[in-house]
Amino acid sequence: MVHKKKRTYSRYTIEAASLLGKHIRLARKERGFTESDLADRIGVSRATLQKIEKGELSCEIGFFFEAAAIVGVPLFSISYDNATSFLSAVEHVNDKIALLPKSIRKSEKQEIDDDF
Amino acid sequence: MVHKKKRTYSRYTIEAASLLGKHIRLARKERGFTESDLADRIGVSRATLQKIEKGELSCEIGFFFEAAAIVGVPLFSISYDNATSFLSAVEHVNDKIALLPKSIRKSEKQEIDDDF
DNA sequence: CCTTAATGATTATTTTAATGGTCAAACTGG
DNA sequence: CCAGTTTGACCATTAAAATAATCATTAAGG
Repeated sequence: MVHKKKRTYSRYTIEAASLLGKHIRLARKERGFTESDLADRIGVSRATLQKIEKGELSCEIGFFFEAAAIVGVPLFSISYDNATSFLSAVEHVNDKIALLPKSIRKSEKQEIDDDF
Repeated sequence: MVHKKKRTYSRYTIEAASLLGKHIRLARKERGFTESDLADRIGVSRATLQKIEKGELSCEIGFFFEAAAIVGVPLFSISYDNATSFLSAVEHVNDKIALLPKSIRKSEKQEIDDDF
């Protein structure tokens, strides 16, 4: 142990990842997959899957999302067989981005409402 | 260029991360943050923030979630100021996990419904 | 316009995550 | 109760991401 970890995360971030990890763990057990089963399906080591299920923030988001996809945990309320609905959502966001300036200049502070 | 990347991801995973990245980008612009502004707030380099907004799956999930938290993109339909509601969600999942066997044995195949 | 800031992209280096292996403990199903 | 599987945890090594720096291009906005 030469160095410790230093990065900090907000409570919101910590809890969100924890919840996602727990959902993956629950869904894995419901499907009757062992850790090794799911890790193989995702294409990661069992050690990495254990980190995912613990909600460790240092893991790649691709591993989390792939795990969710395989065991059937919906992301953003979109089910696996409905992946195309992501496309229209992305387009909608793109349209909104297109209305905004391409580069943001620092002059006046802005307070714009969100409607995510 | 010695090695190329090899890992593959499902379309669902790719689209989900893309959508999240776009939402972060939109929200950043709405708040009037430059890339450098937000990168500093998250505690990452600008290059990494650019990857996040592109939805690159190799980025740490903690960076994505922290970015979302800072610009106000809700995760799992839970708003930033309501982070405690993650706790009850986690507890609920824990309760369901507790009802399942602690280790999964491979004998009969199981087809269990989900109610995420 | 025209200056200057913001963005997009790339590269060498540093830092860190992922891996594979191992071992003990816990648990399941027979 | 017992054998054999699953899980939890750890470590040294390897692979990959993050960084800082740079530079060209774009576009605000005075």
